[in-house]
Amino acid sequence: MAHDERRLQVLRAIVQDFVSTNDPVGSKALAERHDLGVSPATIRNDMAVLEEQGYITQPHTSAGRVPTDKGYRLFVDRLSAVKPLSAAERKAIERFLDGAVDLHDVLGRTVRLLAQLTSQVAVVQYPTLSRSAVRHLEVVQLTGSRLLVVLITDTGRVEQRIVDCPVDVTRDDVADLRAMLNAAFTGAKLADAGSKVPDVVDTAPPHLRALVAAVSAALVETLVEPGEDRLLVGGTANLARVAVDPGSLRPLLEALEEQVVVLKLISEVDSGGAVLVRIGEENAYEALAGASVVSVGYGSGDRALGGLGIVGPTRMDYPGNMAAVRAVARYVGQLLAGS
Amino acid sequence: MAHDERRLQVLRAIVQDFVSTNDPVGSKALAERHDLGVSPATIRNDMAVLEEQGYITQPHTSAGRVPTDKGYRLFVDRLSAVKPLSAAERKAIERFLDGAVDLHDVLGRTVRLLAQLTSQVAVVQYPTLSRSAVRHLEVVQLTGSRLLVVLITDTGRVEQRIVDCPVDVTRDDVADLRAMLNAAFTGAKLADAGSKVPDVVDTAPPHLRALVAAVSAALVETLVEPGEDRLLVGGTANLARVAVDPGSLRPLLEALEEQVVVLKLISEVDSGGAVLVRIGEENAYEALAGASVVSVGYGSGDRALGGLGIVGPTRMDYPGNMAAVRAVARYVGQLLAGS
DNA sequence: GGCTGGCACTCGCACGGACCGAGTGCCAAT
DNA sequence: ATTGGCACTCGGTCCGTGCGAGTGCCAGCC
Repeated sequence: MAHDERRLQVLRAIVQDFVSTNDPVGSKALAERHDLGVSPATIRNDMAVLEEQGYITQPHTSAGRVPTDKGYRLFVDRLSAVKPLSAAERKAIERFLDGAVDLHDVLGRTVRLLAQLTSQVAVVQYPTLSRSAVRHLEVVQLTGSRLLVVLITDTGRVEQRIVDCPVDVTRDDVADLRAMLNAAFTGAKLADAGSKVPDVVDTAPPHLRALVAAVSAALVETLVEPGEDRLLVGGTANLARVAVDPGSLRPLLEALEEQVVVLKLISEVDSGGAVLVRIGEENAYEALAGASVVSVGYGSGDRALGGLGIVGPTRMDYPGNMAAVRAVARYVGQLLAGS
Repeated sequence: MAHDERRLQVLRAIVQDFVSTNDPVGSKALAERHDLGVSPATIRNDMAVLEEQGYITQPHTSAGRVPTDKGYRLFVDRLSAVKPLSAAERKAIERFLDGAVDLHDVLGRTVRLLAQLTSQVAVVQYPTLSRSAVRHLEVVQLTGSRLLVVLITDTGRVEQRIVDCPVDVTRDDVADLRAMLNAAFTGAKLADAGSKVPDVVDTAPPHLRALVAAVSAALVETLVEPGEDRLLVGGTANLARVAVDPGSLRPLLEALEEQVVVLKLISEVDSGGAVLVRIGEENAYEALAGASVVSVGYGSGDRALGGLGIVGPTRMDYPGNMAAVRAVARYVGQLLAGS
């Protein structure tokens, strides 16, 4: 029916207007600003249906309509076209990200860039260790029995871990240890590192066995766990721009500091490289009930390294933000592939 | 005169009451809550004098008095006793910081701890590189002409830097380079590293000279600059707790993300180890006009490594926060000395 | 049957006046 | 110098009112 089609146009118009003005939008304003070819009265009928179906709602009786989470969902899924970035924006991304000197710098720039492009809070996950491979291991003796183990991955990430050994070790022991570890682990995917530990310990000369076991264990522990817990957040000042009530941003700020919660959201990315949008209640976290998360995985080639995205109010420019997130992720993926 | 003495008592009482209630404090309430031994009328006279001297002010005619920056300053300098931490708090600090596995972890815990103890925004500067010494240098080849240089300091900090070489290098070259760099720089204070570069380049075999020069230059650059620009921030959610107007926290959040500004404040610490308090306008940064910064240097022994502190509204519990900042700094100093 | 113009109705909100009470400054008394 | 008394100021709150945006419904029209 032609009616359904027009109702969707009405919904799209409501979302667009509400996003840009932040005012509940009424039938008259809609008829004026969009040429839907029908009168306000007709639009009212459509709106009544849309409301009954749960796509829009009115904050109070004598106000206009506001999209619900469900309404935004339909908009994102079926009503919005990908908004390509302008040439200037592409240029800005390139200019901004080139010239980074190391991984930390790349990600730092990424998060600032994303925050600026979208005017939202930006979040970038450090490349997940378990999907990278070992480039090099370094062992440094701090004191007699304390060793610092440094792991360098092929994504340019550097992890460190202090290991307390049961006994004092000599300088030669350290050199041996370094050689053995590198022989065993270099080139291995971190995810497989755990399974190699028994081998390494077995082939070690007896007097080093305890040492190798301790260090390997610490290494595996480092790889598996904190690899997940590093997150860069930027643009929190953008939160203060939209909110009227400071109490409402507190839970959000807390969630962002908590990291765990956000990390879960960001790291659950689609393997196909599609941009994922979670709207309001879909997040299933109390603190994020009024917020939407737009995220995507980044990586080089077919290897996913991590996720990045933005967090903002459900009332956001989805097409624009999705485009920005996707573009930045692509560029970061290329950049990391090149290093 | 006895008057002066009592007037100071009145000021102290005003600060204390205002900090705990957030309401402008009037003469009657003051007389009730503190036994100053005089009547409200007398207190009013004292308040009039204090106001004339610029220590307090009234937001509007029929309201109580509020301390000015100058009033807080006097309070901090002359009217407040250091408030020792409770045994439980000391215990909590210990429990919280022990068990950290690396530098990043130590500082991460520190910032969370400080934010929790003070209910303010906490800030911790990474140990300044130039005051540390080189423990070890590692060179890893990423591609034919790209090298990753990793620097490990005796404070447990790990710095990395990617260097693009003018020409391809061989595996042997990398090994030579590593040996030479370590021979030259290990044990050197980073601040002195720059002056050693010419020596190193001179003693290098001719075919490696360009390479050594490039890497050394990158190294020195890494040491001098980004050593200053790393900052950990935590507890921003505490900001939302106090503010009524979200517009007022925006500049603060921006300043915190900017890092540079806050870093300046935090790193300008007293060499004697005293806690530094900057109140409101004393900060000389627009965004921090309504905020106070409590900071102190931390370090092991006589070596200052960096600064840490808190940022909060001028209306804060100075004695408590100063005590917390000092205690945490001491403990972190000890912890880093031990590693 | 669907669209449209008209119309009565509902509310949220902004505005303005009245009231209240906390707090002050001054003054005369001690 | 301190104190009790007192008139005064003024911000905050509480209502009552009017306004306007927006709606739902209905009868008429294409």
